[in-house]
Amino acid sequence: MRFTPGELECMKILWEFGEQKPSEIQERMSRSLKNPAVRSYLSILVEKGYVSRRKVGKAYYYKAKTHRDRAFRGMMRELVATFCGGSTRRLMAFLIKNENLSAAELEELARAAEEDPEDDKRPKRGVR
Amino acid sequence: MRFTPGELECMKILWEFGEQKPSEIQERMSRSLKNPAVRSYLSILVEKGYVSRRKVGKAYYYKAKTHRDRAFRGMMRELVATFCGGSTRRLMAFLIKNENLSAAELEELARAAEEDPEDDKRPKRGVR
DNA sequence: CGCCATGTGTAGGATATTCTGCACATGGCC
DNA sequence: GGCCATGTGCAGAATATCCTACACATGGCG
Repeated sequence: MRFTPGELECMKILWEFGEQKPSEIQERMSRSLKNPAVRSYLSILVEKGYVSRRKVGKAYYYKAKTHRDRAFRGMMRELVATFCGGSTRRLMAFLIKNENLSAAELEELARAAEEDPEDDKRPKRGVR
Repeated sequence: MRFTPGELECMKILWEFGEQKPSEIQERMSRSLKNPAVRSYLSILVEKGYVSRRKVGKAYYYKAKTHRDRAFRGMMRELVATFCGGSTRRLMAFLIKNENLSAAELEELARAAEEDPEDDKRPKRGVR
């Protein structure tokens, strides 16, 4: 699970806005790019298996096949392996220190996690 | 703060083992590479400003200029921006849920963070 | 001094990544 | 049917990344 900067930007847009055609993605790009540039990224993503596409009318519509949180976990794991000896708990300890979180705040975060108020469309634990 | 895979591996080795010459780094690489390949990475890292070098005897010794934790924070920030809307707290909530941590475990982590038992050589908060 | 192990410098090739230009195709509308 | 806005397909250029081969330089040691 490895993305180049251009690929990652496409994935971000696909994750955020769902199925789209190249011209729509192009408009949402932070940089100003020609249409074929965007299609080049998308083709590679399809080739790598992270994105699927289907023909609707004249155009191809692209959709993220890899789930956002799955990609996130993969990239986190890589980072944690590099910097925290592979231990997510060490990462947590680092973040707690770095954010200077109090026990009360942690408790609140834990509650927030429990209630799952995020806008992630991730299925509940265990469900698939 | 962006590293290619080859560059990142050099940085990891420099962070872990300190100042070294290319042949030493070469030996510690996971892949088997020729000496000039390693030097190529190092030259780029020097050019990018992440690594310094000095001549000792006949050889150049390379040293990470960018602190490990600084790089870590930078890469975390990028990841958090992509996946958690820039909120580290949302990241924390995600991790708590993902790791399925209890309040007691969180408290323990907070204590661990307080005691600073990590082998990170990061200066204390505020010190610079 | 003269050998030689160890490093450096330089050249360059293979592939990946990023991005543009342009010709052609097609679906929708009149 | 015929126009045309919108998309696709293809060619390919520029740069970055990754990696090798080989010649030359030099410090240390006998």
